[in-house]
Amino acid sequence: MRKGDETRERILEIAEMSVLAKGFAATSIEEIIAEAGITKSGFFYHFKDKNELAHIMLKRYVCANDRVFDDVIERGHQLSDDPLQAFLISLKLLAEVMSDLPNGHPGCLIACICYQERQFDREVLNLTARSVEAWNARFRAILDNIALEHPPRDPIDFDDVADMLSCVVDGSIIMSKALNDPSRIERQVMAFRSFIKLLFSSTPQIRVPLPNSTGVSGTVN
Amino acid sequence: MRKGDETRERILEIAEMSVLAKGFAATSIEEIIAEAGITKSGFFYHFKDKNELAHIMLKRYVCANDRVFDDVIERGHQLSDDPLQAFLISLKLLAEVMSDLPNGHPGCLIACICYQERQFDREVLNLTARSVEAWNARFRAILDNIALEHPPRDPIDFDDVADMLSCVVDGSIIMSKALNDPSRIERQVMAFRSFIKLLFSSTPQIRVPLPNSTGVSGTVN
DNA sequence: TGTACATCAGTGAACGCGCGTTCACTGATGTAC
DNA sequence: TGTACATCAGTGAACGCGCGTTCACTGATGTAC
Repeated sequence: MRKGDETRERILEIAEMSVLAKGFAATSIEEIIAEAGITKSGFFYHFKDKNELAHIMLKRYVCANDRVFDDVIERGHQLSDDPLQAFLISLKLLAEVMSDLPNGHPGCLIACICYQERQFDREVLNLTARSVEAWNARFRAILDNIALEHPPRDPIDFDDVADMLSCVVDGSIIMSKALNDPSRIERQVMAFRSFIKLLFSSTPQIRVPLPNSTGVSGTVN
Repeated sequence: MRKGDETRERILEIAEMSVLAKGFAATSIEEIIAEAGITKSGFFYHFKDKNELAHIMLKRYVCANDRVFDDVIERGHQLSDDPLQAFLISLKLLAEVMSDLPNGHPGCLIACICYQERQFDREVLNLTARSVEAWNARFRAILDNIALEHPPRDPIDFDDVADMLSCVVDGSIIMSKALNDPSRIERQVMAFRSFIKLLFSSTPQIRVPLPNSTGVSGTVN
């Protein structure tokens, strides 16, 4: 890693935090460089304009987010061969990831951009759309897989169930910000998990083992 | 209604649309007055500064939103004496309200403010928090009422189920914006309705009558 | 009914500040021969 | 090993534009007597 890459990464991190807290227009370059400890020209050495900052910031965010989802889903599969159990474990892990953030969840950049869409060009808006579609498709595939072994108890469209995970996460991030209570996100992910349990579990009140009882807990990495 | 009230209302409406589409900082007074057809001084006759515009805009939004929820809940109760049936009807009506908006849902001002919190003063942030709390408490009361007659099939905390409605609505508004597909909101409200059905219905696969079969349909006002 | 005054709903011009962007320049490090 | 040149990672000063805000003023309507 070159010296410039480190500065660039610092700018992107500061910018993301600021955009999530104040919005894109209210995030001034002046403020970013003050926190990054460089001059304004230093900023324009790394990014040709504010728009390019938005592009690169978003790509970076989508990658990081994909890694989080990849990680919890993969760990779910490592801990159970049953697709339903694996997904329930993944959701529990996702809830833990959300609650482990020290200062609460900083926010979803996709959601943030959607509420300021008129400020961004088509390339940025396309990237947000494609990233949401990719997540939805991935969750949908997991549900299809579960249904092969566990017939659903309600004729609901799986596309809607898949969408619901993103909706619950994005919505609970907003609620956690509105009420200044980070725990709402974790609890909502667990509520969605209850929905999945109810939808696919074959007997009423079945005891689905929690990850805790399989050796997975909050202390696991 | 005085002449000034009409202008004031027009300013607020234009401002709300603009804030939901571009964010607060990117919404210039210049642009608002151009659309409203008055001069800048005319704006400052109605609002002492941009901050006061935010306050009044938010109060107006919260009132309008409360009326929508009041309305669907009341109409649900008019159509069934059973609290579960009444709530399922209300959710169906809410889904219809969401899908009847001509240009898609313009967005939730609470969510919008949460993603630009650093731009607003404590009074605005307190109002957003109190309004979210009020909605959650109201849904929670409905669930308690349902549980008196329909024991839940999962020991999930009702606070979380109540929160989930707002989360699903806010999250699906974001998704509808990201994918430019207004129907996502309606479908997510109906997915939440499936969750409520699964949670409280006593026999598996019970046929809960849709509002359609009680004479309520998309053509009803 | 007329007159005086007050309030309403704005207009028009000017202000200063901060913002994004540009441009010429620079010291440190890397590479070719 | 020394020298020349190129690239990297910035600095510093200046720019003009748009924004929120202020201020003195105004025509129309309402109200008191």
